[in-house]
Amino acid sequence: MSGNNTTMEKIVALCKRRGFVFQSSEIYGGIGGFWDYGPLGVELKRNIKEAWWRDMVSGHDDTTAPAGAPAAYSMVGLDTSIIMHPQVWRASGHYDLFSDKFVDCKTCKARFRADHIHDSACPRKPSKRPGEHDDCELTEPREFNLMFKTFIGALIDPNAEAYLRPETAQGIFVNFKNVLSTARVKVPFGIAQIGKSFRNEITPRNFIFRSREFEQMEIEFFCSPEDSQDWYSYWRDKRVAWYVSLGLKSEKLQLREHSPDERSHYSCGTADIEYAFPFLEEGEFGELEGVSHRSDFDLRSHMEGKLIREGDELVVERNEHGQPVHPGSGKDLSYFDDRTQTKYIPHVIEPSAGADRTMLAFLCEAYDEDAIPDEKGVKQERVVLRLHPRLAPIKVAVFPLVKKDGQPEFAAEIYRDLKKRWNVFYDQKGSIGKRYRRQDESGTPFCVTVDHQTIEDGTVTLRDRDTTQQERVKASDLTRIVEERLNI
RNA sequence: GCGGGCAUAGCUCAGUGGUAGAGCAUCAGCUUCCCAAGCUGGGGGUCGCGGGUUCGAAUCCCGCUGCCCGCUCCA
Repeated sequence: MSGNNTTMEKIVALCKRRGFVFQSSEIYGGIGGFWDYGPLGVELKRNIKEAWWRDMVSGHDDTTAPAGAPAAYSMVGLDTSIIMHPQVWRASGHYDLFSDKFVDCKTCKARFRADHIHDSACPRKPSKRPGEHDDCELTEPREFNLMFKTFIGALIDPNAEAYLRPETAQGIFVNFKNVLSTARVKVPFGIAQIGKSFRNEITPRNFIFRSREFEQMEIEFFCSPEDSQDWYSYWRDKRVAWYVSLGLKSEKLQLREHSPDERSHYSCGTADIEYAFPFLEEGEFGELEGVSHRSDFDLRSHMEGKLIREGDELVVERNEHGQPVHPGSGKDLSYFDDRTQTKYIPHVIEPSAGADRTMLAFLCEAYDEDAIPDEKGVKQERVVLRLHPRLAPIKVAVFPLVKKDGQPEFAAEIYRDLKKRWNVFYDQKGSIGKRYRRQDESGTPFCVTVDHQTIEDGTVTLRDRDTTQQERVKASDLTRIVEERLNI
């Protein structure tokens, strides 16, 4: 349903106008790559996260295999700390991967990795290396670190360096044994987590699509190596279906399987769930979620140390003395399977979603402009957010048609009654048409209006956001009717 | 990080060296009308931030920050 003329400017303007998203620290001039969620935005984002948690974790049936699943499985949750032991990031590979030294050439504006400068070519004279041409003006090697650095303890001590997590996943892996020994789960099972992550992006851009502080919704699903490919397929399809179920129905949503050479060195299968955001070129898509088959890479890393690929195998990276460059914990994270009487390191399927990106996609998909007739029958343009009822920040708005004859009192009573169940908004300011429009822009599925007839027979009008059609229902039936219509 | 463009009220913008403006939005009152833009009145801006030139700067100059576009980057 989303209009073709949905533009990023319109989305950003709506987000600010209606209080979905503000620039962080705006009164001080703003700070790049950080965003604040306003009164409606926080409700929308919470609804997304709660839908995810409900659908993936708390509402999951451990006792039967869902359609398409190889077997029944358990799901549990975690909420781990943002700052972890620095060794976590060394063993996981993030430390080496996320920090690099770069040299810039001030003349030709090119950038080279400091450790690759000897096999790089000068862009102005490819036969020479950077720095060898007379005009070259190279900077000293400068460190780029995509991980936010901080210090543990009040004293600024280089030995107490720590990092804000660049992903939530590692908190799950390092707790694998804790969960196994306390939650009475057996492989296959999944651990879910929602939380903030931080990356010092070089170029944060495109509104909340790429920011330096963002929120992830991640599942690490542990299974035996034998059926890992089946589980990979299961999660890939299940996650796409989730987006569709909440309204991403258009051709703008796609699943894209990575080619083997595109995958990370540890992965034996990766698919991106992508959305054609308005800021992208025609035919381009932006990642909402990556579903990755990570084999036993993560658990092995935290056992043995940082792994690198050597031929077809992953081996511990060692220094000249044969010691691991970044040692693991040394703890045994393998699993003993009672049924098969075998011991193995579980393989991991990781569906990793960005909550902020998902919210942006839902907003883009829901944004629509149509025309409805005004009091004189002339078509007037209308902006409406056709959000799925589960995601709508406000479920029902209640209005008195006029501010007299007991209508505000009657409406307030309905408001208080519905408020027991849902987030409901009361408004008596401005013309009735204007109040409908405000709710249309906020994505509110239903408006209830108290009018003259209400005082006589206790009926109200119930207006549908998408059709603008009204029907007259008993005020006493509202909770039941709204519950049916919301279907949540 | 590099190059280009932009920055005045919540929004869209006018104002090019001489007391900061309009429309919309918002708020109060009137109107009581079922799909925005009726009437009256009110509030709201150290003109992104800092420095400089000038008797005087939103306006000219320099630096910074933010946003947009293109590179770069995107585990």
